[in-house]
Amino acid sequence: MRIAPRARDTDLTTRARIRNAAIEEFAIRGFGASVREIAARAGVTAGLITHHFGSKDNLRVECDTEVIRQYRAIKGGGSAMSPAQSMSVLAELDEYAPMFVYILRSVRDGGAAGIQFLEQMIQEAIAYAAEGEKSGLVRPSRDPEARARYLVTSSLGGILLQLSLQPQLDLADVGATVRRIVDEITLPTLEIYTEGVLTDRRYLDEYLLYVGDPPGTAATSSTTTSQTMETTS
Amino acid sequence: MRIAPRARDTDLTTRARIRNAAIEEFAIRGFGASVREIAARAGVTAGLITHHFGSKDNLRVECDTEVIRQYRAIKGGGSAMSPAQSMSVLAELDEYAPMFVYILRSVRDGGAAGIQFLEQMIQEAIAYAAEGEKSGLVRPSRDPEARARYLVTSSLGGILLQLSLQPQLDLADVGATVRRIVDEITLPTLEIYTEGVLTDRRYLDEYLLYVGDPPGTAATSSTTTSQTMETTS
DNA sequence: GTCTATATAATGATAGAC
DNA sequence: GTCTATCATTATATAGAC
Repeated sequence: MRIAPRARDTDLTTRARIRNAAIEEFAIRGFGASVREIAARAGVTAGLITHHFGSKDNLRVECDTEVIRQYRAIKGGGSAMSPAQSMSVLAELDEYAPMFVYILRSVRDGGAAGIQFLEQMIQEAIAYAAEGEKSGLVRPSRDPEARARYLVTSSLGGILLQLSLQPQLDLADVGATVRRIVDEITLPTLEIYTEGVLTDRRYLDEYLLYVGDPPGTAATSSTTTSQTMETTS
Repeated sequence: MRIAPRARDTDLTTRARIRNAAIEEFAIRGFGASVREIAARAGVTAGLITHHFGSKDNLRVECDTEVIRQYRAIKGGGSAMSPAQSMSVLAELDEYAPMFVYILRSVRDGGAAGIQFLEQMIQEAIAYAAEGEKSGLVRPSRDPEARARYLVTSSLGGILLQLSLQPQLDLADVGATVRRIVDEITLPTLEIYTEGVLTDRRYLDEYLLYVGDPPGTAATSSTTTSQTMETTS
């Protein structure tokens, strides 16, 4: 009688083991990782990988879809979150560290998985802001989609940038690193989100005049300008 | 009689021409560009590059220092600017497009030139915020250095992220692309910087209580408590 | 200083034995 | 299904002719 050590080592087909090894190797070494390194991690030879997947590019495609599938499975049940919240949650799950780092790398390189991930985060942010707006916690924007896009790209991009300053990304401590980065940006983020940075409305109003939008309108510029927004003290 | 075509083609030593060709090639193709490609662009052979620079890594180092030198020469005379302003200014100068893209790539990959560039932008942002605070245009922060770091990394990281979504970066239109991205984020940026995102102070105050900082104080908490200062170069 | 020719290593992919 | 052996390509770097 045999005791199953870990599901990933025995229950899976060789194809799946190779694919998982590839995701790990791509996460650790980047997408320049060689098929020989992947083969070594999977405990097979390089030739077998070509036999199963045809080419490295094709293997990469299958890794993309698997990683997106895992991400959707995790996010499926949960409610909408801010970008930083999402990152923190993902970083907590050490089991999914390869998937998480794979996605980060893919976002950084403009890969297919990264683009899907980014667009999904933007959609989540739009929904999150709409909910918050309804409950009165989030201010209305003159262009909610542009604001959501801006918030996601700057949050995610900022974290990615600080991660790239780390000399080497180890899968074992990527969670701790992301948590540390998020910790460090929490105060300035909250400050800016609640109080802003500028003291008066001069620059915003000048811009609105410049693009032909009367200052003080918080509705989307394309539709009828309805509500006027009160200036904060 | 001979007409000098361009200064870079005749006035410079072969070493300098190779170095400039390398900067262009690294900007266009990324740092994976081969020495043969660089040699072709410089109009020499690959062997000559090794003869002059010893190794590709060493050539890279010299490109780094040259690019940082150019950046400092440009920024030397000007006054302090916000990150987005700096990016726009740099993107305007088509002559310096190779340097600009080289720096962006280096920032994205955590290269030496990128780290220096980033740290310099952070120092500029600290000075810019301090000036603005004195003139009453910028709100004080509880941790000015953390805020400056946050603003620079999120602005620059966000632009980098959106650039990486571009399928290919052409040196010829990188200026236009950056300008388009900056245009698209101007409204949400101004909105957030002047009005914030959240409607009440709940989250900020809760956080301040959590970290033991009494709410309502906008004085710096960094002088006594917080983190070590980054090395400036 | 500059080039040609070559050494050496690593890559993705193929062919065929078992 | 899996492996061994090999090919073809490309990379950096070296040696030596001119």
